[in-house]
Amino acid sequence: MTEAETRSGLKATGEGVDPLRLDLQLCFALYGASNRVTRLYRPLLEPLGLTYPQYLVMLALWEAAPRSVGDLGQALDLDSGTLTPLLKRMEAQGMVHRARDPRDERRVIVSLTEKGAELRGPAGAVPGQLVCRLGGELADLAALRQALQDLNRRLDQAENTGPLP
Amino acid sequence: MTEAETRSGLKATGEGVDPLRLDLQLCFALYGASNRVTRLYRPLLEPLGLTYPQYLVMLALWEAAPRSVGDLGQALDLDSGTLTPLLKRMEAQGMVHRARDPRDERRVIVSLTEKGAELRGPAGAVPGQLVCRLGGELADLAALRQALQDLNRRLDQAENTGPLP
DNA sequence: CCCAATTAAATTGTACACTATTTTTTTGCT
DNA sequence: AGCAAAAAAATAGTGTACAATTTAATTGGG
Repeated sequence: MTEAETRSGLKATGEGVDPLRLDLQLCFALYGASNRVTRLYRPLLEPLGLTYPQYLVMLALWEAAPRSVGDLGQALDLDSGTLTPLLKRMEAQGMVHRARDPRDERRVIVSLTEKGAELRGPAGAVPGQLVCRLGGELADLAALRQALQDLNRRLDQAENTGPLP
Repeated sequence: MTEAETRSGLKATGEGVDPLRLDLQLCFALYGASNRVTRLYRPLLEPLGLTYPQYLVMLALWEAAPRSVGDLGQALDLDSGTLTPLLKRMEAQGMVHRARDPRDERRVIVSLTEKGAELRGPAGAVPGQLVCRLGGELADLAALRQALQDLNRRLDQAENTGPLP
């Protein structure tokens, strides 16, 4: 019997653990971790003029630019309803440029401005600063990342499988 | 040398792995997992008339109610700026009731309505439905949850430690 | 007892996320 | 060629998150 089961006393009575307990929900641990990490990044990104989702867009663009809105959406798992206004704000800040693809006028190509490209230098220090504040073993963090990437693969499958019975 | 290092070719040249690679970011894996899980819950919670954050509020209230807005905020790691409008919407849906504490008029006490309390029955099936769609070993999911809870504890410390050098 | 400091929610304003719909362009098929 | 279907962004509308400020109530020291 686990500590949680001892506290709830449910297993002892044969009813099993309450499936709705907040501290047993993987989803809640994920939700809280994501919110906390975003909060922790905020003060590090503010000097760069980026929000956390904007920082992710920049990571994607520093790896490959120019690229289309749809391509960015696939890389970041975000749709145009999220990306379009976000990219407009980034364009207003002078980080990126947006233009229709002359080869296919449906597409919008996002490219880095000089300012956006130059931001890569100072941004290189951000991951280190975060790990420094977080502490702990690098190997543990890498293992957790791997486990989450595996989960993401399964979540993508579940999303496309649709409702079973 | 890892596969990623082979692809980037950076370690071979003595520069180390690019710290800004999107697929090496723990934060991005977390962000994506949280978004995906919320999307997966949506169709399961819609028949109950709940959004995902509202479902978390209900989990907290089914464990202990009535309780104050601040107490809910501590349990869920959310502030009044998020909770106040969310609770107002839930009150409009007839799920909860809000009232000033007569003992301390600064506080607002949130309690379950009959409708809200009765929702616990059908909600009991939700975690099982989700795990069913997700597949995989229960023990693996529990281990991941534990790792995330450990991370959350470290993130809470980092948040309160403030900026080191 | 009184008032400055503290505490608890609410409010204000900005920025995501996502569903559903719309607009524009391109493809494919006949 | 001509047009229906598909594809890609943009738009519209709802619901979070959060920092910063405001409002109202309580506390504690002098």
